[in-house]
Amino acid sequence: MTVDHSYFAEMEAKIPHGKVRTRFAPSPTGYMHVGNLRTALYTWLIARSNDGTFILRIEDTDQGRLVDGAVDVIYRTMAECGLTHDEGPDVGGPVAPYIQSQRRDTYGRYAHLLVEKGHAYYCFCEKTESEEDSGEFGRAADPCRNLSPEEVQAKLDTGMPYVIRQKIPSQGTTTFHDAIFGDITVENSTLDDQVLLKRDGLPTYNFANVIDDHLMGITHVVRGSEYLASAPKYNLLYEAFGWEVPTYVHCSPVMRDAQNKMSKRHGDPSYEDLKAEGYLTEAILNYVALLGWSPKGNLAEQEIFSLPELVKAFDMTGISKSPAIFDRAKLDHFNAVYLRNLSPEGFHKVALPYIRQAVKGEQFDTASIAALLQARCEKLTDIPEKLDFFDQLPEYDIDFFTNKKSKTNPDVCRAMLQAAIPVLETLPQWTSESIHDALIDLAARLEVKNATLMWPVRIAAAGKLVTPGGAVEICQILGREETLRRLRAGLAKLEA
RNA sequence: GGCCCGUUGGUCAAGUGGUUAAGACACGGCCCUUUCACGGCUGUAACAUGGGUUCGAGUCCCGUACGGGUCACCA
Repeated sequence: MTVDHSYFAEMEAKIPHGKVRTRFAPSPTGYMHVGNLRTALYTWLIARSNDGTFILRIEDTDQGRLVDGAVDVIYRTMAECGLTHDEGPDVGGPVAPYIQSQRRDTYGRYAHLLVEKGHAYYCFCEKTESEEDSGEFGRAADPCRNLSPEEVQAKLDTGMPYVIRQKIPSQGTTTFHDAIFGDITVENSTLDDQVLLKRDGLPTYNFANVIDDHLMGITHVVRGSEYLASAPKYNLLYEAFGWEVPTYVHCSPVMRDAQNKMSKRHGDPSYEDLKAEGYLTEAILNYVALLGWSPKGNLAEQEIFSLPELVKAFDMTGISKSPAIFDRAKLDHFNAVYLRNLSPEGFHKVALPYIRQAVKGEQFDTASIAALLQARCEKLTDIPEKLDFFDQLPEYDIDFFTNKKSKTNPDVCRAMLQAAIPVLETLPQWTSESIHDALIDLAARLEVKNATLMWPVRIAAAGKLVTPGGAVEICQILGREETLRRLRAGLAKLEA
């Protein structure tokens, strides 16, 4: 197998230098889980906060795991979140292609280059777990490591299938530096001669990563801490090629509980699932950003960050070493904050589909309903249940009329409704102000607390103990006719 | 099991040898009030553990426990 050196010079010449370049490199599984999203965010943030370049690369070297439409999920999620990339399969760039399955030739050439350099070797062994019980690692046991060039050539000539393995030094230690975890030193004897090029000619994840990260000029490699253990082998690979090692940024996992990572298998939500559950993109991003990262200095107490604010505040040294548990209650809180920060029109717009799930009646003003809802829901999916009394008055218990704080009971409520109905019947206008003023005035004349009057009106109008908004708002939205119908029905119930 | 990593309230976390050990969520109480919520105030609650080093340790060192990762021709 001959090696064409002009190819490498050509590839090297294309590598951009001088700017921060990061990459998000998902493998297309059709599912963007929360941990993935966080890695993408941090990676993007490192690029943007350093005026750098953000690259999207698709790692599809496992032909057995391809999923239709999976790449689209990635594009869609990234775009929705505003994590735009400067180079990628869809937009091109100076070091294209950005899909690993289209770079097969490159990996093969570099693997053979490494063989030529003496840092890798052909292995003709069967695909087995032979190392398993030897107690030793493949390297020591692997007879192919010490094959003479003639023996190798002879086997190659017969067309025997092979893999290419990295030749790890048997002595000494390797120290690897990580921006989050610091220096990690391991004995080379604990490292095995990992496969670089598979029997099918495609590279392993580890090898493809090193080649691509180098060839694409990546300066900061951000990835999950599950790769920490294999990281020292990367250093050896970079050294073998004589390349500069990029900055590694390993992130601890996002957990579903103290023991388990978030996973599709456990039914943990993806970004798209969370959207469907009524969370706002901005809230999800903000929450996820803070799951495993915290701002420094005078920003240490700030929790609400827009994406541009994150770009300003982000500093990878604030990334935490320990795993973080995904907490729904806190996400709910962030979502509630973002919902409240929306303009009334903005909230009305996002809430409308959910309002319409419960309120079919065209006579009700959805903007008014939205105004009541805005401070009262954490997720959009909370909405329909809160509005189920508009279209139809629910059956309710007479006990609802009893409330200690408002000093009400069925007898009191009967009197209140008897007094309120004629007042509302004769109101010249049906506005929040007029209803409010009339009822407050009535309460004063009756010499009762406002609450004593408002309580039965609200209960009779809604038939629910808890409503979005008070008696006045509900009556206003219901309209005079419907309000009076319900109040009379409540009175009848109390008189029965 | 070997190797690697981690460990501050229930959760997210600040903290880089000297603090009454922040803040947020959740939870409890109070206030506001037309219910619930919002808002305001307030309370309960933490440095895994044992040894060092030091005048002084959540912060540094060693051990232990617990948890995680990894040990694929998967990524």
